[in-house]
Amino acid sequence: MRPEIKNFLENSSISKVVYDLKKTTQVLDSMGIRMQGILGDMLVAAHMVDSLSRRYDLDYLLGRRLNRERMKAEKSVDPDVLVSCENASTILELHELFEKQLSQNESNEVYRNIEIPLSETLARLEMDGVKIDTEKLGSISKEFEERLSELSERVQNLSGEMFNLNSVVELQNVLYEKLRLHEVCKVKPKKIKLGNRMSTDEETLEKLSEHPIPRSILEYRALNKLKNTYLDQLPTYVHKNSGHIHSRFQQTSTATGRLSSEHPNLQNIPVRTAEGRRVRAAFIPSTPERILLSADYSQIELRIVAHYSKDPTFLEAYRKNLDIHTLTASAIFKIPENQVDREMRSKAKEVNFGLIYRMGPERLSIVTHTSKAEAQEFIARFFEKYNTIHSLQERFLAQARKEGYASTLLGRRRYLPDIHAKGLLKRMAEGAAVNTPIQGSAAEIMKLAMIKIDQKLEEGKMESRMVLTVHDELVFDAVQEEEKELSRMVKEVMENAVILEVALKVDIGRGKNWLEAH
DNA sequence: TCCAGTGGCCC
DNA sequence: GTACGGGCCACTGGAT
Repeated sequence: MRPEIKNFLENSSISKVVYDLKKTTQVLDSMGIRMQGILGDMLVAAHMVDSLSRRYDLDYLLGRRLNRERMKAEKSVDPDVLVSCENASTILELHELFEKQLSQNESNEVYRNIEIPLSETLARLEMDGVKIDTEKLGSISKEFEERLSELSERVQNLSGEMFNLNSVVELQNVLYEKLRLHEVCKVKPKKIKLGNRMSTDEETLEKLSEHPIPRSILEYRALNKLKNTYLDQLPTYVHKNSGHIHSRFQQTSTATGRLSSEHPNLQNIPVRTAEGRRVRAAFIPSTPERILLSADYSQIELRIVAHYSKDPTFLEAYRKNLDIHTLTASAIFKIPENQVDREMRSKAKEVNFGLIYRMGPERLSIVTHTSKAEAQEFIARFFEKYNTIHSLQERFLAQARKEGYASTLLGRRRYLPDIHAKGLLKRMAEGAAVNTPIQGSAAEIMKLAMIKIDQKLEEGKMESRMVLTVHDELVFDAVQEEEKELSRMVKEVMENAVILEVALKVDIGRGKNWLEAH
């Protein structure tokens, strides 16, 4: 790289507009260049203007936003040069257009103060990556392989049929046609779309599990999932130079403004079951001297609901640090708080989360293992106790109907054209209208925290790295000498990323692997 | 090689 | 007269 070009990129005050700032940052970083004064990223801007689109490539934007086609190269022109020139021009024209649209939408703040700086933070996070214990994963995989073939053999023996356990169709034939298990166990499995056939999903097999075959299938599926998706896949993503996994954290793939993770997805690493947790335990610090530190927001979405609704019961609960699930349990079961048992609390927890997603009685009855009528009762009593939350939902719906979009705390918009549709489409748009301000605001708060933490890590010349972001949790690969200062700084920044009606609370954990830290 | 359908992991 | 918001991915089985 010629020094004058490096100097230009780093110090020139000429406005810099790019397409895909995250990638640009990574490419320049590999050449030792840190660009200053970025004004726009057309990839991110295109997504902010329309989060429903699935395409943001330049060719598409040229036609969709600037209404024209690519120029055709004449014989005398090098086609590559033409494309480069046209791209540069397209990017500048898009910049002008998107600047106008984003300021009209009042989304300019989020764009400039969150999304653009975040691209550079994510660039670094991706480059650092995270280390896994491939040998441990390998040995668990071997163990599972044996158990899987045992299970497979067992099912074949019990059913007297050689078939592919991974095939839904073959399984349906064995369970429902050959063995007629739905009649034996007297349950009515739900139907699936194709050919009026009966489902073999977990929920259905659970109901049939007094019979050994469905029970073994469930066990087989659980192990097979872990083996195929995690144990065998994760090691293939380890980069040969760094020895780390470098997942892509995407800024332009969700409708609410959350981040997503792909190649591989590191935001769905198992945690629920004991077997699954063994996968999580294989995420380790980059060197044996380091530790992993996890920082997660406690109930951030419910706190955002409290903030928006200003519900007195909710606000008081958080101010006094009461247990919100117990409080809800006392409301829906109509008993004093000190008589709430674990079971009741866990059902109340489902109700609390159900409200965020506009869950209906049908679904609620399934997750709480109660009757539909009782689930209906829970919902009624919930809104009786927290009546401002009902009006909050109405407020979100009214805004969506009137303005045609849902918006977040800091001004990101999600357009909801289906809000005026009928039936299922409308129901889904309404769900999004209620959920987006909550989920999207939580995402924004986390993004603000990440940017600031990245900045502080750099200012403090700290060696610890931020390596994962999982919606309400951040994971750090930390040197032990910095652990105390890092915990303090991360907690401080996350809890004060924005000031709401209720305080935000962050729990910190540490350990030799992600499972221990979480 | 691609796609829809089914199923399943996470917050 | 049914439905929980947001993601990514493995596998089957059929079409290309």
